[in-house]
This record gives sequence, structure tokens and C-alpha cells, in this order.
Amino acid sequence: MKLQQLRCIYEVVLNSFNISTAAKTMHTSQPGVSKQIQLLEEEIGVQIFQRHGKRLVGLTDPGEKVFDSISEIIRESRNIKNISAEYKNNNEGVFTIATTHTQARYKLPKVVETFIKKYPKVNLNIHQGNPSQVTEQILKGEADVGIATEAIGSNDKIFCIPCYSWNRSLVMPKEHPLAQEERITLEHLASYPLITYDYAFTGSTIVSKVFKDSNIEPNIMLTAIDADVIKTYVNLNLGIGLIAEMAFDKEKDRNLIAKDVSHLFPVSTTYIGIRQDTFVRTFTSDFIKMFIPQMTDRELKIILEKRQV
Amino acid sequence: MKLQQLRCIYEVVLNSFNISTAAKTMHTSQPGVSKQIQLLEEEIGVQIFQRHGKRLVGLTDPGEKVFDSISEIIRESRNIKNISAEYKNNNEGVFTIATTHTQARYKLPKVVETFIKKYPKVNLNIHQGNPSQVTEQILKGEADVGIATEAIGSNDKIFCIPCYSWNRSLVMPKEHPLAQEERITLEHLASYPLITYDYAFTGSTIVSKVFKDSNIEPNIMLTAIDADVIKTYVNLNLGIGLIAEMAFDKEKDRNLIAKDVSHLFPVSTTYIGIRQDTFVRTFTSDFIKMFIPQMTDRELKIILEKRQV
DNA sequence: CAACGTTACGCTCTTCGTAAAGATG
DNA sequence: CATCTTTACGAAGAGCGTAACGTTG
Repeated sequence: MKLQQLRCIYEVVLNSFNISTAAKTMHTSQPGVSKQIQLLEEEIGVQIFQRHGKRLVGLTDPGEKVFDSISEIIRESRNIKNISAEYKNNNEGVFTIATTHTQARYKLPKVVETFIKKYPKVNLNIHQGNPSQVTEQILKGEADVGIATEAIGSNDKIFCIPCYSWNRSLVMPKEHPLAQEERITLEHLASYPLITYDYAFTGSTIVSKVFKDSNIEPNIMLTAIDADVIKTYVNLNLGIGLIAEMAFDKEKDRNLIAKDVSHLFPVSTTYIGIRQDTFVRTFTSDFIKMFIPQMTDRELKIILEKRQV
Repeated sequence: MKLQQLRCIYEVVLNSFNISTAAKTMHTSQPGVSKQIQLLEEEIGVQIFQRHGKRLVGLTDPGEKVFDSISEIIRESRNIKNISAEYKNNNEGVFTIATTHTQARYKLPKVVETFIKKYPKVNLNIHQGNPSQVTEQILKGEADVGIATEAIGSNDKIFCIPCYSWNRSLVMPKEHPLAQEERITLEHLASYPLITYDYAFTGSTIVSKVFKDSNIEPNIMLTAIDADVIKTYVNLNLGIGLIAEMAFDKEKDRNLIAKDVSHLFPVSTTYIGIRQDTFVRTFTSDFIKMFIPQMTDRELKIILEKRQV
């Protein structure tokens, strides 16, 4: 069993079972990848991939299990690289943030600007996804940190640090009837087509819980992944939008108005999550400090020491 | 980075930083191991081993962290081997039990006899150690299952199944004054030199807790790892022995008598522990069934499904 | 000086690229 | 027939064993 063989399998799975594209991402030849997979399957005596003729179409039953182990091995080998890079005292490396649209669009840009100035040699990646994808990426070590509000806090392999709290805003065209309303109620929300985040109504999220608890059935007209899409449809007068307060920009969204609805929904807290048992590089903890400016060095140090290592 | 290099480092650490013996356990040449370590250190640009001149004497600071990752990788690669061996449907492989002396000596022999008859091709290892060593071995994947009473249950990476409950016995020479005593009290115990398990008084174990709670200071004359040693010293009339009830054998220990002290100490439960996130082979779950005969197939299946996988 | 580690060297087996052939949908 | 995978083959390189040399305590 060779690491290279495991890497091949890993990349092939990540590339939807396409050996050719996997080879490209690995900067090697396609027959090489093919061969290494065959060699490993031969060595362990078990087919890892399901095949339709010669094409790979999925993992076999043992393949699924083997792949889980391979993922862990790849994650740990990345960890070794991080450790050594850190001790070489060079501020180089790869830093991957997994986050939701709201963060990526409205909160991260400033921080990222500061970060890349301080660490110009660090290769920064931002992976955008929904909260459960963010969680996934942290768990698999595909992202060094994840920033999200939902989902991320409920996994005990993820160590979470609260960043800031925010409330929701209701956005609507300026001429919308509700625009004059002084105090918005849940009934108001339910009486117009509602446009909001898609994951807000999958799973037990805050918004869906509030409606459920009050026995009011909202009229979800459209669910979108990000606030920009939501605002676009609100602009088309297709409904009212329920978004995070920071996703409203008075200048850019000057055709809309936002009304605070913090009295309807409990406050939400956004967290940074990092995987337990994983080495944290200096630039990673530095990034956390940048993202949570009110946090002192000492606080962060104390918090990070609470992690299982 | 190659798996073989990681294996070399792993074995060198396990062999107390002796490259020569590590090479022997790996069935390869000593210069080969030496070379591979150098190559990896060169590749990652960090010294993993502390050296006195040419001799390896320990891990460096980054080496410690790297070694943790390496251990995980080795564990996962063993896991891959287990998975494939299982799916090849051959009842071959390695099965390692970590356990305490009491289990190994008084409970395991019968079960092991049954086991090796059913699985003659399985290479069975029994690692004997104290409860915290058993826990360690489960965590590191050096043992497939661990059987112990203390320590094992308190780690959330270990999945525990209760096996049986037992009480303690006080053993003493037949002519000992306490031999006539009808109802032994804690004060009795404290008034004679006591010989018991060494780990019974390290950490917050049941026995030490009982004495502490009653404010009675026992006179611990000698602590031993196993009941046989304890009984030997009791035979020499150096004190009274506090051991697990199953460690007393009427026939073999005919010079001693055992008195039940279940009214003094709460009952103890022995557990089988297996690591979470680890593939469980058929012969492993079969072993568990043999060790806990009252457990039905269905119960075991339900229990094992509760594991995080 | 005995035990241990590194260097040197040559043989063998692997790996990896290119080119070409075979499958798949 | 365009895309994808396997086979074939040769060059470059990695791995490993033996032997010799250097270090350490």
C-alpha cells in the first residue's frame, strides 16, 4: 500500500469517478492513475470501484469504507505538511476557508484584504457552500476553518468560537404595503410570498422553528442560496425577503427598504469552526483574530488551548 | 511523503528510537530505515528526531505532533487491511486483545480456546497491561478490543459494552484472625496491612474512593499488578489481599480463604471497549459474543449499530 | 570496543510518461 | 465518434541489501 495509490483513489472519487480529470488535478498522466488503482485493488484483493465495463461509476460497499479511511489518511498527511511548514517558520502554505454566501460576500472581504497583505505567500481559498457543506469541509479537512451560523456548532469534532451576533431584516420594495407598517408581525410575514435562504427551511433551523412554534404557515415562494438572489427577486416584486441584516446595503439596495425583525426571531450567532485534533497554523489563528477583532491574543490563546489536541 | 517512510518513523518510535531493532521488526535492513527517515525529514524540511550526535534519543517538538498524525495514518491503513480482509471473506487476519491480568488469567482462557477453534487462521495476540495501558492501546488501534474494568469507559472515542459485574474478595491465610470474623468492616481492612492492585490506588478508582469517603486510611503494604502476586504475598503472611472475586480459586488457593466484601465496595462492571470509527470484523464481534454469552446476536447487532461509523 | 548510525554502491523493481489500442454510451 | 480506460514499452528513479566506515557512550 502506497500513499500515492491512496491519493489516486481519493482524487478519483473527488472528481466524480473520472480518472482523466483526477489525473489532471494531480498533474500526472492518466494511465498512471489507472495503474495505481489497479495495483492497490490487486494488493488488498478487493474491488474499490464499481465499474460499468471499464468506466468507474461509484464505490463498492467495501470501497465506501476504505474511502473513509483514505480520507482520514489524506487529512493527516496534509496535517503533517502544515506542521512542518509552520516549524520551518515560513508564512507559506494553503489556507482554505469554507463559508456561506453571506459571510463571503459581506463580512469576509475586508478581513481577507488584511490577511493577504500580511501573508502574501499564503495561497488563500474560499469555498462557498451551505452550512452543512461548510461543516463537511471542516470535518474532511478540506477547509482549515469554516464560518457559518447554522449546523457548524452541532458536531463535537468541530471546535467553535462565537464571532458575532446578528438579527434578520425583512426587505421589500419601497412601495410595498408593509413598508409603512410600524411593527411587523409573523402574520404579516405569512400573508405575503416569502423569499429566503433555502437551508432556512431544511432541518431544524431558527426561522422554521419560529414559524412552527407559532403555528403559522409561511408562504415560501422561493428559496435561494444567497441574499443577492433573494434581493433580485424582491426587486421584481415577487415577494418579501428575509435575510441577514448585514446583507442589506443602503446604497446598493436603494430600491429596497429593510425593516428590522429582531423581535420576531431570536438572535443568531455566527461561529468560526476548526476541527478538533488538527494542527492550527499561526496564520490560521491570526485569521481568527482578524475576523473577531474584539478578541485579544490572550483570549484566543486560552480558547485554542481548550481544544482537544 | 511515502507510507513506508511513515512506517519507519512509527516503528523507530515504538522501538525506543533504536533504528536497528525497528529494522528487525520491519524485516528490512537497518540502513534502509535510516535512509527513509532522512528522506522524509529532508522532504518536509523539519527534524523529527532529536539526536545526540548520530543517535536518536527522542522526538523534537514538531516531531511529536507529526508522530501523532503518523499514528493515525498507520491506524487507518491497518483499518483498510481489515476491511479488505473481511470482504475477501476469509477468516484470516490479526486479532489483538488488550486486557488486564485478571481477565487474561481467569476469564479469557476459556473464551480464547473457543475462539481459536472457530478461527484457526486468525493470529491472536493478547496484550496485558494496566487499565490505562489498555485504554491507550484501543485508542492507538494497537488492540482491536480492550477488556477492563477501570478507565476504559471514560473516553468518548471508545465504545463500551458491559460484560459482567463482580465483587471483591478479601483473601487471607486460613489461620488469620479475620478468617473467623463474620462481617468484615472497613475498619478491619484498615487494621491489617493491605495488598491490592496497584492501579486501585492511582486515580479515582472505586476502592480508593470508598476509603476516602469514609475517612479511613488503609495501610497499603504492597501494590501489585496482578492477583497472583497479591496471593503470593498473602501466603507469606505479609498482609491481607483485596482482589476480584474471580481471582480466587478454591482448589489452587487452598491455603487461603476468601471472604466476600461486596457490602463494603460497590459492584464493579467489566467492559469490552472498541474504538469508535473503526471497522469491526466478523471475528471481532464474534469474540464479543463469546465473551458475553448471555448476549444474543440481535442485541449485539443493535449495540454495534449505535457506534459512530 | 560493542552497539549503533551513516555512507557507498550496485542490483532490482517501481513509477511514470508517451503512444497506441480497446470500450463505452 | 468523442470520451474514457487499459495495455505496452522504455527511460528514469526509488528502494533495498551488503559491505564498509564513522560515532557514541
